[in-house]
Amino acid sequence: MTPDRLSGILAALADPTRRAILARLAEGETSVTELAEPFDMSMPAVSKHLKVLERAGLIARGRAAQWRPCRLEAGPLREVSDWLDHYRRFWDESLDRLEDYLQALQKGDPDATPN
Amino acid sequence: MTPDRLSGILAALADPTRRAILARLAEGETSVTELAEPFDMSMPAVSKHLKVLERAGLIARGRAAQWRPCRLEAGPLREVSDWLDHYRRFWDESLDRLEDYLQALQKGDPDATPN
DNA sequence: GCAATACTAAACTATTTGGTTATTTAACCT
DNA sequence: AGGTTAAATAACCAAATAGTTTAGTATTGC
Repeated sequence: MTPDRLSGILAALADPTRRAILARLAEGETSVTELAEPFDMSMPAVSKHLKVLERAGLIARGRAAQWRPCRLEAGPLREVSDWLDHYRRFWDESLDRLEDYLQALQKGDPDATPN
Repeated sequence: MTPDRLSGILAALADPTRRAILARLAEGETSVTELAEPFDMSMPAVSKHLKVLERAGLIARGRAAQWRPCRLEAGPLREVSDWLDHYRRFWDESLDRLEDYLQALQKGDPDATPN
């Protein structure tokens, strides 16, 4: 895996099965068997996906008898969100226009209007 | 690559070189050679990274003489942000408590307090 | 036309990923 | 103790990824 943390998180999220697992865990803690149920793949395959999510810090696993309940850990998602923040201005049209306006003002453009 | 769009976007972002390229493009359009300059890898390697970013819709490429200037396309980043929104409540502690409070209210708990 | 510049494409390699089946480990229940 | 259930591990495989070097394609400018 890539050495840096953010890459590990994003790589973990770049798989529809793993995102579906997170979506399920958003509804609450559950067992590996129940997590595996919706998917057309073997338990070990799901187990591997869980390991990827765990290494990325996106889930934590407990112990209850023979079950190993998984729960969502959203901290890493916040890191992704923080990274995205650097780009938010590029897709927020109105903010874009505000920026243009502010730049125009700074340049002393008398015709600048906040549209 | 994975068939779904979001997976492609996240996979493209799950590489430090590619994120560095996006960071550079946030400062403005530039050529492949200039994009490749900071990295300790061959031009073809960078060219491949650009292809990954292009397929994910994260960059667009133009043509100016023998240069193929790249520019950032932030649309896909918004899709990531929209996906993240489903989990925002899990890392925003105060919002968590607000939710608990609202749920308690809905259940008619008279002792519910917004803490 | 031709050399130089800026890339892209092809072919190859090593590593990682995502899956499989078969085997173990661990805890529970008679 | 022995059987059942829950899950992880091992060993294996095919396909994808990230890099390399070499070769090809446009476009400029003399």
